Amino acid sequence: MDTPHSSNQLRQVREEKLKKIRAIVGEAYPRKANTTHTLVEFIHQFQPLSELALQSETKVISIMGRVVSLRDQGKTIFLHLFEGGVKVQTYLRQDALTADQWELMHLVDLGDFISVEGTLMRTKTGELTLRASAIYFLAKALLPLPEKWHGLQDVEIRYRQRYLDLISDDNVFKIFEKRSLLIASLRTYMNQLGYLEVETPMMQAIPGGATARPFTTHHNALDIPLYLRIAPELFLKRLIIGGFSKVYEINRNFRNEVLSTRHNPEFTMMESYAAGQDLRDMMDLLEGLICFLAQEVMGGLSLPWGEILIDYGKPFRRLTMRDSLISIGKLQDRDVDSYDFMKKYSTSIGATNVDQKSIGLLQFYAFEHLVESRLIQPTFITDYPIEVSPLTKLVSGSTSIVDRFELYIGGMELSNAYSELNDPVDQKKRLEYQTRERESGNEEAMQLDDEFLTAMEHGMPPAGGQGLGIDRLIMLLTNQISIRDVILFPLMRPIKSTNNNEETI
RNA sequence: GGGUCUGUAGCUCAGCGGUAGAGCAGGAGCCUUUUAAGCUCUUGGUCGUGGGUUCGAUCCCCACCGGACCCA
Repeated sequence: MDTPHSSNQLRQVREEKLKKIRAIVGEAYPRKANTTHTLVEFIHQFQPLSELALQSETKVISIMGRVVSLRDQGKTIFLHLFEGGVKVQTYLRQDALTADQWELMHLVDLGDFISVEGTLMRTKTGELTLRASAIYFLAKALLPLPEKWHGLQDVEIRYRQRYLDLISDDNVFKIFEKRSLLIASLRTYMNQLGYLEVETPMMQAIPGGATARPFTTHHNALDIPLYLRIAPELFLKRLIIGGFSKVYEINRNFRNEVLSTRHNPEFTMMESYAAGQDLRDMMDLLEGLICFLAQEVMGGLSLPWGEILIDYGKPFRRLTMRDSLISIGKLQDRDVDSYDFMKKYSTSIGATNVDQKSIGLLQFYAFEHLVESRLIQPTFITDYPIEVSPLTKLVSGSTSIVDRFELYIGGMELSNAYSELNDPVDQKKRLEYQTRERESGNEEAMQLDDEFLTAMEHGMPPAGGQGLGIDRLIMLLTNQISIRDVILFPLMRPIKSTNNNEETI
């Protein structure tokens, strides 16, 4: 990156100060800060205390943090330390510090780390404050912080240099704290239901379990191509075959598709399988889980999503895909079942090769076009066409509709669940159909995985399975419209190096 | 891939045919309860990149490179 001249000037000033700091204290980047409290602990412990109680606290308190504001009044200085998403004010008086410490203090810039030792007080305005009896220098920042009042507005820098975003925006900090709490609570919930957390391969020789384009990589010693997984499904099922009754995995999946406010190429999914269960049990699981997270972590079942409120109370609405075309898509009852009408309609919304597609597939296209974005309140959509569901049991009595649901909230697909197909002969047929699809140019169709089929042939119990998009769930619960605001480091195009000509050759 | 918007000081933003301005940050001072502290003075810019139009371009036109949002 270019370093403009004036930026260099700012840096040079700080480097000069660094030299002077070294002259006073020797080590400008000491090994350790001796603190008695983190800032969060400090606030938690002392904020509730009265002025009198604060004054009678005789122990010396020591805290550290990044200096994020500094008000120099001559013989006194007020500054705020930042750490853990909170700020604590400290009050420094020349007459309470050594001459060296006072001089040191004047070499401190916004962004530097210091620790402050002292006693407790409240200011005239009542703010809990540490009155310094000593200060220690911990680390110099050579680059300045973003502007203190408007904060960091450049979205690109917010994502590329998230640390600056976290320093300058309390809300951003809180969202990522919530994300962590939500995931911890999710684990608690699943564990209490008797699910075991497992880890299955992220690098797979045949990427299966979903319809999506994979990322490719290469293993040098084996000299084979490997793919970053698009789903853990086929491995989790092997564990059900191996005798685990309930398993879940929460980790990243990778799909080589476009970036948008709802898509990041690597995203976190919680996928779970339970032996002996079916689709209805998966509905119960998700309703219970999402309801629990909303209530326990976010503090209520009715949470804002933009201008509206989403009600996470049980039960969620349930609709077949066909019925949703009528009640939400506003198609006529008789048209939905008319092959001719659906062919015409699908063509009008951009579908191709409609003559080769079943009415179920055409309904699926219409659903994606007409209904998906309008499913704002939590809704289970059921009854999907077999062609797009190669791993799902048929609805009993049907030859074309499978026992699958997708959960929609806020117009986004949150989860996908099946009564898992466990008939190995049927499974083989379905994957062979996918192979033909693939050969005719559908890059997203699934590949045949013989080792998975062999596992199925050893016998798999009936099972319910589901995958829940964690990033999107966090978006909804924390009311963030862009997935990039709930992923700490969303994928960004790399910055082109200015002195590297290789890319242009 | 298409559309709309956007790129000016370290940060946040004005300016929009006559070679650049504010606030914050930075620098030099004053100030012993401030909190966007205050007051005085002050440094800082190849106005994303490359072409074109023009006597003259940060401004108009074109292309390219980033970024945001919407649509597919």
